[in-house]
Amino acid sequence: MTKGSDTRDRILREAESLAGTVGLDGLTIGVLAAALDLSKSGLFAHFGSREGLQLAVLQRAADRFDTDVLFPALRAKSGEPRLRALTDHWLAWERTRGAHGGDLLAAAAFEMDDRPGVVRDYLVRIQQRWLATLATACIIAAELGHFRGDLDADAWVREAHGIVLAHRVARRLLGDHHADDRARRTLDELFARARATIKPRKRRAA
Amino acid sequence: MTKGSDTRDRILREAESLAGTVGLDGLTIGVLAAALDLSKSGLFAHFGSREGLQLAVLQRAADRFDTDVLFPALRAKSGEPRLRALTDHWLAWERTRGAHGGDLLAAAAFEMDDRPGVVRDYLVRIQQRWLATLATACIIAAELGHFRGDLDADAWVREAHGIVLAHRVARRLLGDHHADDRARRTLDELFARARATIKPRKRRAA
DNA sequence: GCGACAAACGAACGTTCGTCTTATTGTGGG
DNA sequence: CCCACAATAAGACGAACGTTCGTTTGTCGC
Repeated sequence: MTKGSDTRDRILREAESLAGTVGLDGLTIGVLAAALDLSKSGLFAHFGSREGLQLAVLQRAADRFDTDVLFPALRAKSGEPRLRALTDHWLAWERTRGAHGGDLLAAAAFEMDDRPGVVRDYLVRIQQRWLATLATACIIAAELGHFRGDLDADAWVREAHGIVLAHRVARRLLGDHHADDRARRTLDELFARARATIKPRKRRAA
Repeated sequence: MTKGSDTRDRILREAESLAGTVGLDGLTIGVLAAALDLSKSGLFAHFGSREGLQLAVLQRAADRFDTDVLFPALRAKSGEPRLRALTDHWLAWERTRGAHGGDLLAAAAFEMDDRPGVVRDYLVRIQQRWLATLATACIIAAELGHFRGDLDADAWVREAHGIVLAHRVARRLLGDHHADDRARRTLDELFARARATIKPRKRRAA
């Protein structure tokens, strides 16, 4: 039992890294097997189909996301500190895999959004679960008085989501070396805005 | 001359639509030729290579972006109105191609960000050009007094970029039917925040 | 050491990929 | 009308694709 699932893990580790650069759909059994010094057929047997492989890769990435982003943040104190930990780890998530790799999940979200199938379905589920987790943490922060009471948690999460996505493009595509700091500062402001208990008086101009 | 560039246009139109669903890298000459009732070789001759085809598709998408997003917005009055027109048309850009299609450029940005080559290079250029255009419009809005003087234009553009990206995921992957309205409202707030000349007094709590 | 079973292999399958060469069609200028 | 040339087609190429097959290797309980 241990030998089989051991190589299966080696396969998935390499597959995730590889899919980070060529995309989940660009991931190919032949190339993957060559990178691991395995035979195509031996590798194939572990997953039964290409789709099975893609699904397993996605599953592994989601697991790693939980252990690297979600669980560590749960150790922070409830409310704003935890939400801050969640977003910080989220932001750091792509950076960790640095050169190769990168956030496979976000890339897949853009890659698969028009291709029905089990892979897409799974992707939708984990994406929704994550956004819901953030929203819950946001609501708790409001209940604890860290955030103002009338805050729209979903809207807040959408903004945070956007910051992370824009950060990825700035960093990975445009090569902005300050992308990390800038995204963190934007998050700072997002938090500050949610914190303010007094609404900024709106001055009517014309 | 007219016959050749005519089918070339037909090819690119179909190619752009097709790449919108299968990705720029999933775009294949055989499938494209079959969809157009053309021979692979006949189609191939127009571009000389697959990379040439990808580049041409990207170029067409960029052109269409200019005519559908940039140029119409330039008819709006300088300053905030024009910036608002730019972001509104930007947001509508994905929606137009609706069912199929979709924003090929944003998808390619996530797809290609780790794959060097002329395609990626071109993508970087048009992406940077667009963000610079927005930043310039933002600065002008500040100079005209529509926005407050100390506004960080680049930071503003990054936030707008994030809103559009998050909108795409919400709409295309998660199937949020209210994504359009919500993104527009978030943009409203982004504009309002840039407009405010009086800084919201920060009240220290503890 | 032997039998059972999981794990990996090598070879081939039919298909599709991008590309190239050669031929056939269509079309506009003299 | 015809000729030059652009536009498209037909077909084949080697390689890679996902998948299946039968076989070999390794590992463990008895």
